[in-house]
Amino acid sequence: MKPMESKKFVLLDIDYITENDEAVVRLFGRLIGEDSNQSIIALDKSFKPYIYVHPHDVEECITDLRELKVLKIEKVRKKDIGVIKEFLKVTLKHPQDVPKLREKIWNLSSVKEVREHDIPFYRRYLIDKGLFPMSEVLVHGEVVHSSSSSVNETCLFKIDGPPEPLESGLPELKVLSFDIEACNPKGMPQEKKDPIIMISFSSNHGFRKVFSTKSSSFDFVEVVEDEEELLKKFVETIKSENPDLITGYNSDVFDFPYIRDRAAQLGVSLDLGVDGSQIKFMRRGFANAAVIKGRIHVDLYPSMRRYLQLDRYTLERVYLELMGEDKKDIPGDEIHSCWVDDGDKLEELFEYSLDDAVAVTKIGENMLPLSMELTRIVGQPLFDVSRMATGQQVEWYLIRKAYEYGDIVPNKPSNSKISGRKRIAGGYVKDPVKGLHENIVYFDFRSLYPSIIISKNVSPDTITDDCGEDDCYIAPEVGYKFKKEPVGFVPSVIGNILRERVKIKKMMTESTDPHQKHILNVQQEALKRLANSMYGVYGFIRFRWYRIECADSITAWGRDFIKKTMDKAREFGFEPIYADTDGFYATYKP
DNA sequence: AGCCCACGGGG
DNA sequence: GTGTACGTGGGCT
Repeated sequence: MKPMESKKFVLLDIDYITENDEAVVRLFGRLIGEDSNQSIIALDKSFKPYIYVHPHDVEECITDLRELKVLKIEKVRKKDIGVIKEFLKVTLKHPQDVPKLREKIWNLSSVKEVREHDIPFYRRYLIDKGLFPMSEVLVHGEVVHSSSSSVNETCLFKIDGPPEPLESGLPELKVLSFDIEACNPKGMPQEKKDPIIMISFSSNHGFRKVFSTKSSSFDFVEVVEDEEELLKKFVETIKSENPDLITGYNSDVFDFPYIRDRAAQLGVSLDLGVDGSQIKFMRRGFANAAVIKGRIHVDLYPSMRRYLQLDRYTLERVYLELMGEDKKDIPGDEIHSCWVDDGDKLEELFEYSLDDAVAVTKIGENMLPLSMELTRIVGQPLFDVSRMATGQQVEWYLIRKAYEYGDIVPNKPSNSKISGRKRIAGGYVKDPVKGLHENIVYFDFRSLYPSIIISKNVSPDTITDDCGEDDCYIAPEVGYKFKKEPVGFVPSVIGNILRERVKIKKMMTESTDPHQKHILNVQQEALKRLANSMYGVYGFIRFRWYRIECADSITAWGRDFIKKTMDKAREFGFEPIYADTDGFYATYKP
């Protein structure tokens, strides 16, 4: 028997593999302490997939389920939108058994409904174990020595017993940004025939380099023999820099797919994972995402679309917005002429290429702290969270909260259900008073919706027909009623977020360390964003907690509140000139 | 008005 | 991978 060891690490990513027909969860991390340069892959065989079954008849259902060779059947009581019901928790052998069996189970005459059947296994693990990516974890077990496939120093570790989540601040991670150039005399380069001509790197540790098949007088440029060599340098650099995060701009859709196609043509292996695995492409809706095991690939483009409100999201536009300065730019249709020029224009192209990689690093430095905080709050991997719409972030946060509260998660709506759902009516808009106004003040209501949800207890589990003004809040115009007690699921969750935010803001004012202040500011900002997008779950048609009555009631209270506030403002000498959902503008005329 | 399709980013 | 998920604006009918 080997002695039990403990390892502490920052949880970067998670997945599972199958060994002897059994699912093995893999936690990818960066070790903390004396061996902080080492990666760890911690393996947990003990977790099993499960679903909930809502039976018509419990005993009959148990008999039916036994026929299906499931691992375990337990009777459990769970709250379903405020109502306690008896469910059967059905444990299965392998995650893939869930899609295989759920329809069969659903079709049993003893079964009303199958629940929580579409929660990916690794997400289930994070939720049930109380683990948060981008936070520290302590595991016990033993080091496995057969790590033949690992490229860098990677510790393979077999977990014995439950992993322990630890309280920790934002980790400092190594981030490597990259950008590729390829060109075509007319239009976008075609991966079938147009080679990659340069690859640029920039890290948050000062590393800067451009590899190219042409030489330069710049010392940041390293010339290589041919494109095959260029791609090998790409792989080598990622291995030697050994980053926790790899960032690019539109790299899910352009850079990585292009590299993949060229590498396939030239026979270059893209074994970029910390476990030695090849880069993989995952279908995520209408776009693909490039996955590198154990390193988090963050494409900053989708994050920026959600983070900033702009007309366009080119790298140049985003850079200007965040840095307040123009970035060196060569229009796409001029890259070819620069490349064949071989003179000053080629030198300019090298500069531009490196500049793009550096810009990605800078944008990342600006954006990643917020994404990482959101990851720590939502509790799903940064890879996923950075590609989620805000509504999805809210949904996964609520799924975790539902687990903590002992609530069963609503099922995703079917396509037919979605098309039958009504979209939300907007907020109040007052047409602007035309003219040039002076002494303008803005009354900000952006946090209006979260506070309405809390103060009026607007939640799918509190809406009712059966009560009066004494024990219910009644929404103006629409007339929907919400029980004053008990506190609903969503109001309770938002309440906790806002209380946490107040706590952090207080710590912020008390802190004298500017760095600490900055970190706390990012934290409270992440909480604010989450709280403010929370109301969206009620009005977005494909969400689990969709409830149009809640959405309509919130906007009705909002309109009511804005109008009343505008009347009040008039009493104090303000003249409202324009209002939208988030607030109103007024001039002051004493 | 309602349907279908293309687009975003990247070079 | 307990997969397959956007929102919108323009042109056309």
